[in-house]
Amino acid sequence: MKALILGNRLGIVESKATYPVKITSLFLNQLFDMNLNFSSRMKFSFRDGGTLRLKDHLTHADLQLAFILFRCCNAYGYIDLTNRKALYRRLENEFESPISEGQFYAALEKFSHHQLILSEESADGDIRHRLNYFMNEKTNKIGHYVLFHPFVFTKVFHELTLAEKKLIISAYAQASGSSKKIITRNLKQVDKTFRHAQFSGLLSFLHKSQKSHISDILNNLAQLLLPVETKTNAKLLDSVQLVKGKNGYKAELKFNSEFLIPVVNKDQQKYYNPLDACSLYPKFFSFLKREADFYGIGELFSDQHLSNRLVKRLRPVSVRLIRHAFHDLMEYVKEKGILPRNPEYMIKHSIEDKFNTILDKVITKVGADEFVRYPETREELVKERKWSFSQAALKSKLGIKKIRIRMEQTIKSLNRSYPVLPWDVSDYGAGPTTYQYQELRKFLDIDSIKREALIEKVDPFYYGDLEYNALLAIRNTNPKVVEDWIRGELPKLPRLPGKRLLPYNFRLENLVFSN
DNA sequence: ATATCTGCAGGGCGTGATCA
DNA sequence: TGATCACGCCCTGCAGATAT
Repeated sequence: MKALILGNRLGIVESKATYPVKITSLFLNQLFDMNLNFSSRMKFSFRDGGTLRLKDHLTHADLQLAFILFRCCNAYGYIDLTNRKALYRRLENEFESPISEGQFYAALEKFSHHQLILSEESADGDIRHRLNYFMNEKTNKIGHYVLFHPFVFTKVFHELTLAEKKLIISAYAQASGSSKKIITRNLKQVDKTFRHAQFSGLLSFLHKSQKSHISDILNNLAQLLLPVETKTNAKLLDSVQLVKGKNGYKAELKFNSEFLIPVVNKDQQKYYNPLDACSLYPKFFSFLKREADFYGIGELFSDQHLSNRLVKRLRPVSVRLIRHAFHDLMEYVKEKGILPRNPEYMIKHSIEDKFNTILDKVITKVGADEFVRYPETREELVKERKWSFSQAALKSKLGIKKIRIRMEQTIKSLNRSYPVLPWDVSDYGAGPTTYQYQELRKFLDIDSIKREALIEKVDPFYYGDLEYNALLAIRNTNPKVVEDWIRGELPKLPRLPGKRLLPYNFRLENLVFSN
């Protein structure tokens, strides 16, 4: 592992090492190929009338951007661009001489134009960004890659000319970590078949018109000293020369093996360092810290890993609920003198509890109880329906206000499409053709009992239970006692004003939280 | 109101042309 | 072929616009 402390912000402020960075060869190929159409001099701008920039021109900014993109993507090449500034802050951390912010945005835009960065919509509707030419589609692993020594982040490297940088990067990638290779590049490509810009001859690749220009570059590179280890410089190249071959002049470069990193390496994670939630949402993160401090639980955010999880989890949660959870934590700390072992778990629960309490009130207020619990009437099952509804509400990530508005609208339209119809005698108990009815009628005045239930608007579901129990009882009990029992139970049963002809598979959450 | 993003001026580099 | 030059775009730093 070649990780060294550089004069970048990572090194100076945090005393942290800068690691090598992985880049796929294919990506580099395409990056350099953006020059292929250079002569067209096509321009782009951020907005109509804005500053024009060359679309097919590779710049210093592009190179820094490429390195930082590969640093901040995950193992599948996905990169979070919800806050591009966060990516720029990382660039400022890793490079000794970072490019300016304006150039950074311009380079990003250019990468999108060239489809080096792809944006795709995921199943949940979020836009995600992915580095193109990253995965090997067949193996579903990262494609052939090169580990770039951290010298690419140094000031010395940054101050080289563009042509010098391009040559180093291209040749270094070709060496691919193997120290024995001597890289040779013709000045002119005699073979006319299509070549990627990198291999189209050095004169064309480096935008030079004369052999002497190339030899100037090579002479400079021959002297080039870069840090191999922390505070130790060495020559980047063992040898550089311009020699005459049978196809004209060619450049030969051999890298100092101390700068090369073999591709077999175990510390994979060190090369990727994706942007974390705290840096993507710095504003929200500082809000959380402020609130936590206010409640005397600022310690909650002393751990980087937990901070990231909390930022992610709490982002869609309303301020009111966050404060409630922090308040609960404060009470806990007051009592036990210490934060719970798993504060995230406690926060989650206290938010869900509070959310459900508020949601229950809203349900009652907008008159949605009967729809939430539909089609269940028994207490345990109604509980399940309520739980399922509140899960859907949580998952929707809507604020309580929005939920309330949506519910009011939905209830309104439900009342129009499914008006309350009065109960009919036939809704109560078993019908006249059934065995149950025939049996009961032999012993009791069942018709008069049904009429009584109808007048009282008893919930027929519960009446049904009553009638069934009467049928069982009548076989070994005095009918008179059974009849008195029924009449006595009737007033205790729940009432329902009427029936709605809702389909049996009706679920309120599907209406309120769809799309 | 603050953070993020884009425009602008002028110096200097990158590109490719001219001249010997 | 090599030395030098000219044009225009990149680059920085800051101002101003736009988004949250």
